[in-house]
Amino acid sequence: MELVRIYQSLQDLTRLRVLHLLMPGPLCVCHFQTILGEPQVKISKHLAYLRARGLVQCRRQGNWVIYMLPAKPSPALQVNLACLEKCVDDVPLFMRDRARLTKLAPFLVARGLGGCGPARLGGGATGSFLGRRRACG
Amino acid sequence: MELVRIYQSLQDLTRLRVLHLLMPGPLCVCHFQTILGEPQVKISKHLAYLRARGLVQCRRQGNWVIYMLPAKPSPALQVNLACLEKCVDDVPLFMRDRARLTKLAPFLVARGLGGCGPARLGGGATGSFLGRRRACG
DNA sequence: GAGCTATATTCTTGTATGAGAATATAGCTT
DNA sequence: AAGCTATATTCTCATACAAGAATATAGCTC
Repeated sequence: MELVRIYQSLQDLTRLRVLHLLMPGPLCVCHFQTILGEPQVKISKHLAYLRARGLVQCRRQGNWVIYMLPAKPSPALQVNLACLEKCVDDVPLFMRDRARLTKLAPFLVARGLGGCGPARLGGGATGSFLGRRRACG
Repeated sequence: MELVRIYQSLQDLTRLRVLHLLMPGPLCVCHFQTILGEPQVKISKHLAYLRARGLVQCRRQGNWVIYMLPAKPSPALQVNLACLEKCVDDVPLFMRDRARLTKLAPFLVARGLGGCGPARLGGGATGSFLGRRRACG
């Protein structure tokens, strides 16, 4: 049952944050680490979990791996992602994640991740907090 | 985080079926057993799980225990239940559950569970398959 | 209160998963 | 090829469940 697989994938906070960050567009692993502030293993394993269940896809780009939502999400997934976004709309933690995503805008563009709509808009900070922990390119 | 609790509750097929059956109105434990065709322990434990997490409430009525969705579900729960109903709308198993629920109509009315809208409508069978396994009153 | 019905809880076992440490791998750079 | 960066996998430990058997409890009926 696909629905069960979806709900299983949504039952972990880190994975919810990951999916939420993917809604505006693709993102590479190092960005997740930076934005979520979680250790590499944790991020990587949750991404693997989501990938194994078809909630995300990924492509390699040089040294980085870019994760994204499926090109054609199933109806159930689509509905549930929309639902997630609605539910999370006013939750501080998720808002903060998105804010941090926005700050990454310049970096995303520089890396050919222009697909990140919102990220491209946030003209603000020059990614000051990025690169503190990881070079990522 | 409430959302995580909700998704945890939704990650099991039996619980999904239970919640789906509760959408039209309250239902007592023996009805779940009849409709889902699952053993008593299993039903009881999943109901307890849902109750512990606030997804359902219950009230005792004589020998029976009636379960229902919360009177005032949180926004997140409301949205997710709506989402569940939408996702499940064309899944055979869930349709069958609802069909069986409809067949229970006469019994539900007889037990003061008139709150079950759809159940009251299904003027069809006289609950023939009910009572085969359990008297329930 | 004895017996019955409906439901809940306890106990046990097996499996999934989450986290972190350590290690492996892929692909770049020189 | 050597070294580096980014990411993935493996190993280990602890916890959360899921399921079923057995047992307990609540409330009815007589």
